[in-house]
Amino acid sequence: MLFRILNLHLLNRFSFLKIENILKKVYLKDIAKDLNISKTAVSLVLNNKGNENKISQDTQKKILEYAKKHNYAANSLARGLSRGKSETIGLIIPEISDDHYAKIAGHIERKAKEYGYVVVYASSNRDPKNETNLIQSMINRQVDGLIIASTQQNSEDIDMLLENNFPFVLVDRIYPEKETNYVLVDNFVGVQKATEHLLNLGRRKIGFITLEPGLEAMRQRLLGYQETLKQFNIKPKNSLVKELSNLDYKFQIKDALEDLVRFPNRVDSIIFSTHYLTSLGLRELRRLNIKVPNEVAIVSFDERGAFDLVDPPITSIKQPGSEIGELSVDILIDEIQGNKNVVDKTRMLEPFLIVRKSCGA
Amino acid sequence: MLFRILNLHLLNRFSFLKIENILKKVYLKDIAKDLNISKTAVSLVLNNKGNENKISQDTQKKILEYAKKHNYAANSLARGLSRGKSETIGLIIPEISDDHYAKIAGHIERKAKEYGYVVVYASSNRDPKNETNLIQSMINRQVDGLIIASTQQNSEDIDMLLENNFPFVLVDRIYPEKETNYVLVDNFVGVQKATEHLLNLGRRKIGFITLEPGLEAMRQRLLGYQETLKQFNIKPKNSLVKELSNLDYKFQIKDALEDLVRFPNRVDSIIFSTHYLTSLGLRELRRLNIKVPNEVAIVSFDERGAFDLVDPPITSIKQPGSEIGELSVDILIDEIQGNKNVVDKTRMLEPFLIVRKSCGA
DNA sequence: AATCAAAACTAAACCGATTTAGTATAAAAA
DNA sequence: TTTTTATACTAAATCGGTTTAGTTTTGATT
Repeated sequence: MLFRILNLHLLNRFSFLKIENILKKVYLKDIAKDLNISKTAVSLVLNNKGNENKISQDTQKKILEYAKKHNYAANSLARGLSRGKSETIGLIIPEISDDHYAKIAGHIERKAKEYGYVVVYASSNRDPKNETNLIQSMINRQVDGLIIASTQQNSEDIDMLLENNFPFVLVDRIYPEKETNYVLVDNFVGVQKATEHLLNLGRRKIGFITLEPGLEAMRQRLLGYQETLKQFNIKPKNSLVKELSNLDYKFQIKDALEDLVRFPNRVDSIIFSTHYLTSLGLRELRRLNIKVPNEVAIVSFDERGAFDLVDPPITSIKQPGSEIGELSVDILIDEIQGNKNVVDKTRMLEPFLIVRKSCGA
Repeated sequence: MLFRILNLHLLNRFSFLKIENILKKVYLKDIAKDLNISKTAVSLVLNNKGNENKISQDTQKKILEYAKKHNYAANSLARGLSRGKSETIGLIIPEISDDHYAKIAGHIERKAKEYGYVVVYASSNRDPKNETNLIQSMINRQVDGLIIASTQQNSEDIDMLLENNFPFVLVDRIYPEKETNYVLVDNFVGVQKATEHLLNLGRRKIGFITLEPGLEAMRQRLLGYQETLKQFNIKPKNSLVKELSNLDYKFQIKDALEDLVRFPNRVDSIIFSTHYLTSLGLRELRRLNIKVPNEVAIVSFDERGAFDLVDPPITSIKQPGSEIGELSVDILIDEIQGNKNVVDKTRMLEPFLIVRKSCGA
């Protein structure tokens, strides 16, 4: 309010000097008054509805010129309030500081901007309660739609959104039993590629370090591992699979890894189900003085910044981050605007294997 | 609009069933009508101004209970419009997908939430024109304040913000000739620590690979390098400093590096001025088959995700990301609310050296 | 000259809150 | 008893736009 007053104050004092330098200076009403035209006309013209509402070319020109000259831009709170749309989308992810989500967030923002939308983000820190609160809070903030990398323990929130027809897209996630829009990578195929890669290189005793199957993604990754082994006539053994807790994986990984590399397991390779498990695991392998890839080959699900600089550079299953980000925005905007341009709103993308040295290939 | 109608529709049909499941259901006006109390009273009570406005305890209780029961939350567009505040802060950074900024963004979001603010972010991709547009667009979006990691080629935008008293904080940046709020690391001291570290390990011919001095940070880093050498009675040589272009550094680094490691320069160590220069440089060193740290020791300004996993793990100058993020929010909110609680709004934080193996220590 | 349709425009309601400037009632003071 | 004051409220304006449901003007047609 102070600011607004100050503005006018400045405007009055310096208007002869540098109009273009004053923030938020001219309102719709000012244009109308100055040009002696109704607010209605001005609003219509500035929203490109001049022609369909038979505003004369003359008047349109006057309005547009005035608006341009005075650098008019609508107050989006006012516009949002009256249109019932904020042109804002909410992004809820586990952590913005995680490489994977930061990448996706970048693509989401870029694409959203193309559509004229801005993005507000918030981190759930993998806590379902936070997620619930964030969804509520974002809706109260009048976002037009949500992109959510859900903790997947919020069935009720998803149901609530569905029941209310609130536009949203799950990104990197899927609730298998629900009919939602989603964009994610085919986790099964990703691990399949990794497993085949190892098998083709002659590795036969493949360990799998993953997180407890709270996320469908984790389930699919495990399944990909097990099914691929079967296809190669190898019986998957539970003792080679380590499912760590979402909360304690940092502490559990040590034991898990030791168990895998020691008798009786003695794996010749390990697939890590997330990039941070890979980082931790690699550190542990070094501590145990185990040579990668000679003694144990490793593959990581997901890239991480410097995986190509690590010793050895890490073979990993890469997700197409730009596609994931862009598609989720395309779908969401289509949903928000009720366009039905985007036909397929459930997209499972193919991940690809980046072969580096950590498998000895 | 459709959604709103649908809502009411659902509300009417199912209100006996699951009120709490219906999104946005109750408005201030509804509470007022149902309780037969004026909107004014309801608004005052819900904003904790009941007592100072002498609303009876009885009435207050009724209102609060009703609001809670029906899960009332104000429409923040409406509130924002009428209060002239959106409780939103804008974050403009070069790239959200950059490790460094992603970390800072994470801390900013967390801290902002504590204050009840949300964050909209946008990437400038280091283009001053984008930055200008983003600043304008965010202001039109009615953000209450801005946190900007400026390209530092937008003097005019900064002047405009200053002239208008618009609350903002520069993060990771400084315009030396202007009086703004800022939070950044002492870049001079950071490089000083790195240089001293190398000198103390007996390295004498230290190369410096950096970006052209568009950013004051880059100037300070170079200065830190040069001055520290002088303190050790070593004359800084221009031939050992490579200032790459912001746009073409990816291509220029090859030549720069080759020049440094070959006769006549033949450095025994290199300081990289950003984490991505480090990544590129390390790759190049490997290609040239130069042993790190034996032949050339390296230090990186800035951490990157897996720098501790790289071979060798990289000694680096780490910025206190959480402090940077949190302080910038503290300062901004103080500025927005006009509190004057935060005394020092220009903060230069001390970076610290993380010693790993890349210098042979 | 009267009629009518199209063209060009506008008043006023509305979005959902906040806030200013009051009013009505009851209790206390004169 | 009258006046004053405190208590407990409220009507209406406001924020800055959009949009509905018109009205007025113009020009062509009969």
